Parts: sequence; structure tokens; C-alpha cells
Amino acid sequence: MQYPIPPPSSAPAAPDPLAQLNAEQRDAAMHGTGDTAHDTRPLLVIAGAGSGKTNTLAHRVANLIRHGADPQRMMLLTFSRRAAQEMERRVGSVLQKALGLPGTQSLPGLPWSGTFHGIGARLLREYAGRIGLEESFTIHDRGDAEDLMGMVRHDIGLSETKNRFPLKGTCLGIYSRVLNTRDPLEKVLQDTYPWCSAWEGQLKKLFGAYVEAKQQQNVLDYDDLLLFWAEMMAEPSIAQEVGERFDHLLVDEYQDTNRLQSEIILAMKPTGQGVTVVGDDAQSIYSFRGATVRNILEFPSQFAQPARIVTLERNYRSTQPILDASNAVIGEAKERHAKNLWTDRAASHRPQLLLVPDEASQARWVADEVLRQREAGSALKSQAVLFRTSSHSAALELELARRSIPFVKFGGLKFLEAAHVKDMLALLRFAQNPRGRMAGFRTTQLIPGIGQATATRLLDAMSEAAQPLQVLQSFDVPSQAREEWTRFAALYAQLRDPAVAWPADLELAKAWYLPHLERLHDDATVRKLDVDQLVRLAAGYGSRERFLTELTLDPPQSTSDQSGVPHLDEDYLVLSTIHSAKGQEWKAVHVLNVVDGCIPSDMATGTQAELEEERRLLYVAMTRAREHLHLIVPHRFYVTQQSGGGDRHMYASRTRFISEAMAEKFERITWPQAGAADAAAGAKPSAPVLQVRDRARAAWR
DNA sequence: ATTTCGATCATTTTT
DNA sequence: TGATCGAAAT
Repeated sequence: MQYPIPPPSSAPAAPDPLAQLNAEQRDAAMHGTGDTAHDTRPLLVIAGAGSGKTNTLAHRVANLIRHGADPQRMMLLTFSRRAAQEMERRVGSVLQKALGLPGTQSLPGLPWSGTFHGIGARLLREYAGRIGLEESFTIHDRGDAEDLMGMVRHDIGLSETKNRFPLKGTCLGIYSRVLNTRDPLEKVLQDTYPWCSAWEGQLKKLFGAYVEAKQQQNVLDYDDLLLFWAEMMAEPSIAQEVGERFDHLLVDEYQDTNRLQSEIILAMKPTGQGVTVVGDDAQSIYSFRGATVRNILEFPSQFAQPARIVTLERNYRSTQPILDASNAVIGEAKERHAKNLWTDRAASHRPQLLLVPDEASQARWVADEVLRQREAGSALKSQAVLFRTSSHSAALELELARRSIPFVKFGGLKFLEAAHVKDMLALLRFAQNPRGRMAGFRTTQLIPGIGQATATRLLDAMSEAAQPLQVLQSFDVPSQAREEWTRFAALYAQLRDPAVAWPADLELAKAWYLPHLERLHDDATVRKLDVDQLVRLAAGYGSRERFLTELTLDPPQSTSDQSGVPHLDEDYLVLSTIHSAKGQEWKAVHVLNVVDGCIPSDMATGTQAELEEERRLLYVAMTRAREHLHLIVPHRFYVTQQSGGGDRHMYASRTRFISEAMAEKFERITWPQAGAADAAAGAKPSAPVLQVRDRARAAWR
């Protein structure tokens, strides 16, 4: 698709889109075009929080297109699919304005914009034949990958409890870290999993068997999408071919990429020409996933020609008092790219540090505050509540539900983890890839009378056969399962039949599954809603393969209190983990549990590096706020996972990241105020007027 | 061979 | 609280 682009000189009537940008942003957007066309250096944009990063990147893309770059030959790697879509939208609107187009004319899309994993999956499918991969591979999500790891772990006999061998999740974590950091197993164990060091030999054996299993089953996990891409680029002929397909390679959120990802970039563009990376080392919060801030720190010296660096320090988002406080927090970080955000958005009020007695009052205070802000004219949607871990919002969710305040929660994904959703997806995946054992295992065991043993027999037979479908059709099952098996075999044949088009096959699958759903679960009616939701989602995808791939790579992120889509046009409050809040902003932000043990999480105080990341996490949370920022410090909070309905709690203190020295940056408030407490706090009666229990006892004397 | 039940244990953030 | 593993009951 060629897009009619007048050369910039011939379009004097249209306003210069770059006029909106400040000098540094303009530098970043124009690098290597127009007057600087001779400059082939790679570009590094250090973009502080709220410095108009997305806008600048969108202008850069639009500017490149205006100067003749072909949108089909640009690769834009973003952190999430949502970010990719937002970028595409903004590029479109910049172009539209710049070229003075009517809103109706369709704009050039960016076909190669997406996440590393998503683009990787696409490239691998396209090149499958040339790198010895079957094109029909399916992708394991985290859960499937863990289950497969668990199965392999069991098969090699590492699962006896007396061994206390690391659990499947831990094993997968180690494996994943080895690949993503490209460190040897020994180092990963030493640095990140010291308590597993004793198992190095067995782990190595386990990982070998795990890789073997994946290959036999024609499945790839998340890490494979990057690993195989990198491996593919190690073959010079393919590397050259793929590299030449793209004139520009732009990477967003570069501070959260790992070694494997930077290797891919280097392999795609060895000279660095056409490469742009954007990020902020102060906002690096994904090292638990193998990301390393070294990538962005070392980027300038990675290529033969050193990168051009542009730093964006002017903040357009927050008021000065919010920035002062945020700068103070990040100012104590050990190592960082020096920069100091500034703004001309003055405001008289400082961010608030709220001391409340416990989590229940924290929830009440937030609910009150949210409503107060709405009265003052801020829609619920312009406010967010942020927290370190998903479970921290539990008390608040109850309070919001009690007061009928609608909300949507991001992070802590749940939809794809529900058993019935997994069942449906397993069935589809098994149809897509008959050799995928995890899917087959799950699906066949839905049939009463078929358990592990029979399922294993079937899958063994299928994986060896040239015609797996035949094997399934004629497979001999225990007599009690026979009738249902016939039905299943018929369904399976239909699902494999190319004549049955998507999403008709999903309807067939649903019809077969519903009776099983009702047999297996008491709350079948609720769960059925999720199945319907899945059907609704499916309508948005062109084929079964795309549905399965994209759903695993980009699961629905939000869960509201009821199942089903949030009513998008209605007003709702946003609840989000800090991680999921990345790149977003709200007029008012309330941060929960700003206490030691939550931020930093007591799971992450082991090493200095972990601690530093927790500090950045608080910084990211604070810099999401435009006008109002509240950090809430509950004095007492309940220990989350405890046995037997006890009320174990601990006394917490303000996070160590807000020192006494920087306390003046905040307005400190204690709530409820002494005296005025009763109305709000409710249950704090002075002396009982009546002892009902005494009377109840007295009645029997 | 399956299913169910009871004891034990770990416990974040996500593509 | 919820997942996981092993053993007992179908």
C-alpha cells in the first residue's frame, strides 16, 4: 500500500506538526531527516517521566513517514499491545494534521508494530520452513509452561516431597532467567536463586528434558519467541534478509528490555543506522523478568558509531510540588542517568502523606476521597488507585462494592487462569496442534472415565503417528467413557476440518463443553458467562490461530468485579498494580500501603539491586499524578495469608524511601482526626451501654 | 484406573 | 488462601 506523501516543501499550507514540540523533542523527532539526513547515528532518547515521550516518538514516526519512509518497513517494538495501538493512533493523528487530510481518509497503518513477543511470533511463523520449525506451532502461556515443567519434573522423578526440589514455578523462573539474561545457570542460581544452588545438576537435566518436550510437541513458550528469533538472526543470510526488510527500528521502554532483546536489536541492525530507542533508566521496574538497566546505560557505546543522545527533562504532566517530592525520592537512588525533571505547572498544595490506623480506614479514606474529587469535577476515570501487589486492593474492592462505586482492576490477570476458560482454550489448542500434550491432556481428561493413564496412552500414540487424527478416531477407551468418546471424536474431526470456518468451530466447541462445565462445577451459571465472553472476544480475530496466539501474548488485562466487559462508556475508577500503570497518567493518584513490607515488598529486600528497583517503583507510582497525589500509610495491616481466620497483623512504618529529610515535601495528615473520629470510623464506641452477652448468660442461671 | 480427601507448604510484579 | 502431593476409597 503506497501512501501519497507530498514532500515537505510542497506542503507549506499545512501547519508544521513539529511546531508543538520543544527544542529537545524536536531534535529527537527530526534526527536523521531533513537538514540532518547525513547523520546516520543511532538515537537514544532519555525521556523522563511525563516528558511527552509517546508524543515525541509518534512525531518521529510521522516525520520519518513525511520524509518518505515506508510504514511497512518500520518496526516499532513496544512494551504492550496497548502501547502499540496508542502509538499507531497518535502517528495517524499527527500525519492527518500535518498533511491536512480529511478525517475520513484512511491512514497508513504500522503493520510491524507490537511487542517483542508478538512480532517474534509473526516472524517465526513466516520463516518457520527455513529454520526447521513447524508453522502450526502453538504458544504456551505461563501456566501451560509451568504445567509442562511440572510434568517433566515428575517424569524424571524429582517431585518426591522428601527431596524438596524447587517447585515447578521456581524451575520455570530459573530457566526463563537463564535465557533472558543470557547468564550461565550457575550465575543465575548464585545471584537470584541461592537456595536452589544445590540442585544445579538436576536442574540442567530437567531443562534439557523440558526443551525436548516442547520440541516434540510443536509448542513454543514465551522465551522461545525471543530465543528462536535471536537464534535465527545468528544465521548471516537470514539476518541480512530480515534486517534489510526494515529501514527503521524503534524501541519504546528500552529500560525494561533484557539482554536477549538487545541482542536481537543488534543482530537486526549491526551498524545502528535506523535504530531509535527510548526510555528512562529511573523507571526500570522489570528486572524480575530479566530486564537490565545496563541496556540503556550502555546503548550509546554499543555500535561502531556512538549514538546521539537526546534528553527530555521538561515535564508536562505533574505540578512542581509533585515533581519535587518525586525527585527527592529518586534522588537517593544509587546509580542513574542524571536528570532533574522540571515543569512550569505551579501549584500551592503539596502531595499528601496520610497516616491512617489500618487497612480498613485506608479503604474508607480512599472511597471518601474519590467521591470528594468527583464532586469537585474529576470523573472517576481521571483517578487511579495504585498498589504494589494485586492483593493489596482487596479491602478497597470490598469498600467500593459496598458503596456501589464502579471500578476496573488492571494487573493480577485472572480471566485466562479460570479453569473453565483454560478448558475451552485447551480444546481449541489441541485442535490446532494435535501434538500439544498439555492441551490434549487437559481436554481428554474432561471426559469421565479418562484420567492420567488413558490420556497418556492416547497422547503417546498420537505423537508417534503420522496421522494423529486417525489414532484419535480409532482409540480404544475404557467402556464407561466410550459413549462420550464417540461424541468427542466427532467434534475433534469437525474442528480439524478446514471447511468448518472460524468462529463456527468455537460454537461447536462450546456446545460440546457446556454439559461438562455443568457436571464439573456447582457455579456453572457464573462460569458460563466467561465462556460467552470468550465467544464475544473471538469475534474480533480473523482465525483460530490468530485468536490463540494473540490471546496468549496479550491477555485481556482488566478484571472488573463482575465477569464480562466493563461498560466502556460508563465512568469507573481505575485500580492498578504499579507495574501495570506504566506509561499512564491520571489527574489524581492514590497509592496504597506506602509502608515498609509493601513498598519495598518484604520479598524484595534481599539485595541492593532489588531494593533500588522498589525505590523506582515508588517513583513510577508518584509520577503518574498530574495534580493530586496521596500516599497512604496504614499503621497496622493484616498479614494476608494466614491460617484459620485469625487476625494476625503487624505494625508497619512509613516506607524507608521517604526519609525524614524529605518529609517537608509532603503535607502530613492524620486521619481520622482525634475527636472527629467517630462519625467516619464508626465502630469505636467508648463504653458499652449494655452488655448483651451478660444478659444472654444470665438467662440460663 | 479414577476420583476424592486430607495434610502440608509457600506466599510479587508480567510478556 | 489455594495449590500440590500422596494415599485411601471407589
